Amino acid sequence: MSKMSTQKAYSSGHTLVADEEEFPFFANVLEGVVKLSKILPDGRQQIVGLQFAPDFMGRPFHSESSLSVESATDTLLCTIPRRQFEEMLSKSPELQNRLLKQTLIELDASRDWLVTLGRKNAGEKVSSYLFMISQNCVHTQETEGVVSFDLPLTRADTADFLGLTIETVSRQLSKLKKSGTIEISHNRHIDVLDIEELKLAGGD
Amino acid sequence: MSKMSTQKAYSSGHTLVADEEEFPFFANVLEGVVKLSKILPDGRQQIVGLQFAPDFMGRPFHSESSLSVESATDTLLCTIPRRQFEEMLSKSPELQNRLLKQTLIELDASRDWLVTLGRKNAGEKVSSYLFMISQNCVHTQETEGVVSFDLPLTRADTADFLGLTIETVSRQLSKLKKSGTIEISHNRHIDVLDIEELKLAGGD
DNA sequence: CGTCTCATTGAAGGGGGTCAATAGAAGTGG
DNA sequence: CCACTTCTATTGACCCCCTTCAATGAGACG
Repeated sequence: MSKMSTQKAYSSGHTLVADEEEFPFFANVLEGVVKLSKILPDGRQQIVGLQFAPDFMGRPFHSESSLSVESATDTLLCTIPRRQFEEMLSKSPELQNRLLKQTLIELDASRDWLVTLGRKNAGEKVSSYLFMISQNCVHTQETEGVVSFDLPLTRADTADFLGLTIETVSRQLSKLKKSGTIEISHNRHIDVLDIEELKLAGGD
Repeated sequence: MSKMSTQKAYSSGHTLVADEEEFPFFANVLEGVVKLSKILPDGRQQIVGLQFAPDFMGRPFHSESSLSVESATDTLLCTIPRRQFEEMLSKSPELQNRLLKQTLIELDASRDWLVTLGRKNAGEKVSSYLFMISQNCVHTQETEGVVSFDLPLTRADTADFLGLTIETVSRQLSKLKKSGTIEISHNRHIDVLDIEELKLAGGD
């Protein structure tokens, strides 16, 4: 597999796959975070998935629904052309099994997020988001009970992920700051003073 | 496959798999609609998937996230015990391929629904729901441009599917009735007078 | 006919959206 | 180094959509 693959680096905000287009390649996310999003005709946007290192990324077979793929942060990918991957897939039941497992995990994650979007209020959404990032982000560190990490998304992307507006996201973050659950520095860096509190505030 | 499988009939509202439990079986939905739902500790509920005939249903391998499975209507299933299915799966790459494809379709559907829950208003949610049912329900009929079908869900389940309250669902249905887009009889039966209008009202 | 379940409709309130102003951080160029 | 711009985030004021609470309606069934 490694023979045919090539590493590629992208800066944040780069469009990897445009809407309506078929995935031209498959990839492992080696570094960074990639966002999958959907857009309505009038411009409303919803992020429907985040791929963290070392997630696998791609969409074999024909898909009815369209998706655009963008690097949320600076990103390093290990890519393999679509055709070659599908050829390997047809020859290796073991690879197919791994792909099935990954897809099932993404389906679970997507369904978990449906609950967040459908049934949680703004405060719970933001708390759930912070907690999820703390669990998935590679660079998360814990010292003396304080969990620290960088948010991979801008406020605008966070809003599009949570089905909120940037203003509401900002207000909820300020509320968490005032209540002493978190501290924020440089807009993106989060120190969670009480991770259990945060998990609880997420609602589940 | 048909040798080991057995048909089972359930009336609506029957719990097939309880929360936290692993799927004890795999099944084809032969008739009816099955709902997959998640529930928050305080009782808030979100339906995260609907399985129509002839969908395949099951969750191989260990899953972190929990799900409860219930028949939304009277249902006929063709079931096969978990262990036997997984044995077959390991021996048949072709079956695994079919399962992968089905899982990818469900992932697409789930992501499409994320947009509906995150970014659409009540009117668009209800219209999207009606349109989706009209496309998936086996018994949908069209005569002289009028598309007719029965809703598989109660108002309460519809609300849990759309992330709304029953009152809002009811009000939006009444609005569609008044605007002449649909007609409702016996609470569950829908005649869509203008399917294009309904699709448009769904937002995408 | 009474009861139970399910759905509709109305009135009032609140959570989050919208609009707008301000603040901060990061460049850019003189 | 400092004005100037630009991009991003915060904060406030107002408003509206949806929720909440409550009453009524409509079938189904004993």
